[in-house]
Amino acid sequence: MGLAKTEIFTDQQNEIALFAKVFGHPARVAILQQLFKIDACYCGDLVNEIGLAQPTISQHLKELKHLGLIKGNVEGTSVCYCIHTENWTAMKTVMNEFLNQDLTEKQDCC
Amino acid sequence: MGLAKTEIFTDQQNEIALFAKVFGHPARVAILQQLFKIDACYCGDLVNEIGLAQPTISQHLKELKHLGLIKGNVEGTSVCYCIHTENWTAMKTVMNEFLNQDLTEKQDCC
DNA sequence: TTAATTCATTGCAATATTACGATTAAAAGA
DNA sequence: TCTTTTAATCGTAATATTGCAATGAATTAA
Repeated sequence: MGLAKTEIFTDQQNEIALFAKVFGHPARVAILQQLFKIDACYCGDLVNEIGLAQPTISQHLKELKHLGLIKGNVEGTSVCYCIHTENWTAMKTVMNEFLNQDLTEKQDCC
Repeated sequence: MGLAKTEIFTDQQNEIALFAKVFGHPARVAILQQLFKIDACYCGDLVNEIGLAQPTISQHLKELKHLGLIKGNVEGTSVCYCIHTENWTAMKTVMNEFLNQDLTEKQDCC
């Protein structure tokens, strides 16, 4: 089907999955790392830095922007991207809660 | 293409993406949460709990196992699954390093 | 105005993912 | 042995993702 049955899961589970999904491609990981490293970054810089075609980078940027993790600011013919710090922090809270779950019992069935 | 160009990224970037990808589906999130909640869990229990068909759950379990995040132990005709705590901890280190990046400068281009 | 620059969008081909019915494999129970 | 139970695997349909060439839109430079 290729289509996740999101309606049978909780909002929290779907939210975790959506955030994780956007990190599930190395190009988007690389873009984010670059935005953290450089305080602001033009689209063209990312194309040069990462080595994928411009439309491909543009598409990845669109997905990151759609989730609110980055912001883009038009400056003439260029677009300057940066991390959306408030939303990044909110995302971290959600993901940390999931990643830092504790085992209720010191299980080891295996 | 549907195929990521992993060769142009660092091992670290690819590793982050692989972990994130497996969390990028709510069924796998739900499975992991259940395994944390219950100290051990049979495949059939997960099928009942989550509400996807048995082959679908089995497929998701396979992906989680392939990344080493869970272990499975055959007990008669059943299979008992649990979190692979050591590998989970190692994964957390990798993901936390990515999620907890700090901005080098108090950027705000936007 | 015209040309150049920068980036978004469109359209498409190749591949991956999701879901599940049908089947198989292995063990337990009758 | 035969049947039941449990879960993995196979096969396949529907959909999503990735990547890029071609194009378009907006701004700046000449």
